[in-house]
Amino acid sequence: MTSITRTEEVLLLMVCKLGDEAYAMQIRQEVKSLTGKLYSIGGIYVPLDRLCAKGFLTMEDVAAEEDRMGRPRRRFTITSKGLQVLRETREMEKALWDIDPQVLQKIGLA
Amino acid sequence: MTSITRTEEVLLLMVCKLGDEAYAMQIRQEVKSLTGKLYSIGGIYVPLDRLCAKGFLTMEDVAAEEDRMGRPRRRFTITSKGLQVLRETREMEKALWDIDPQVLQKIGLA
DNA sequence: AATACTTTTTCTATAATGTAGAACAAGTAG
DNA sequence: CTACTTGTTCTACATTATAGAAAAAGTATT
Repeated sequence: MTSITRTEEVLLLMVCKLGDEAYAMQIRQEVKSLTGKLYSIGGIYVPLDRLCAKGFLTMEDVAAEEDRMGRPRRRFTITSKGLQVLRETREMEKALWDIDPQVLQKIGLA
Repeated sequence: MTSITRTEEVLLLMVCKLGDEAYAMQIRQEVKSLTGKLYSIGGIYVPLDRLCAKGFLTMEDVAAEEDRMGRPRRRFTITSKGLQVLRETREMEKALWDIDPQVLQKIGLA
């Protein structure tokens, strides 16, 4: 099983959630609102690029059709390989937390 | 909110699960069986040491009472700070995956 | 068309984390 | 005292995380 970091998990999931609105800046915003984590403006591209290099995402240029200012954006799409690794990661996570209730209580999650 | 990596999450959780059997080699074994990930013999200490440095774990020497061979072991215990960050991490994870069923289906987790 | 403005992307440098394996330490057994 | 067993410490290197400066590609304004 290929394994990914939490950062990668979060980003792949955000791309899934955003569907065809999965532009870098949107992703950055979504990560912020769901996890509290705020990437620097350019910083979000580093992990996104790596996910592309690994074949978990693809990028495509989207010419600005609307009267939107600024340079054209890139849209990200998850690949089937990306979907698979995300699913596996989630299943692993579930297994990890499928534990004795006493332990959950100890942590304060009972 | 302080945030931890998945590696850290897994290790903290294993220490919780193992209770007073949370020796490095036991932890290594447990990680292997729950996630499939196998640390090298010495490799497990690096993240454990870092968790200690961050105040999420403590270490204590345990003299070999039994007729066990080899050198004395170290037992790890999670601190209240460690419990807190683990709880927060878990809650964040839950929130992250509390998503539209359609997205879950897309991923193949419906 | 030239300049300013807006937005996003690219690039780069650095810090932090992950990982393997060799060397070392501290016991028990003979 | 020597061999054996088990666990720990140390170290080097690869990968990932993160911030921010610089550049690019558009629109608006004159």
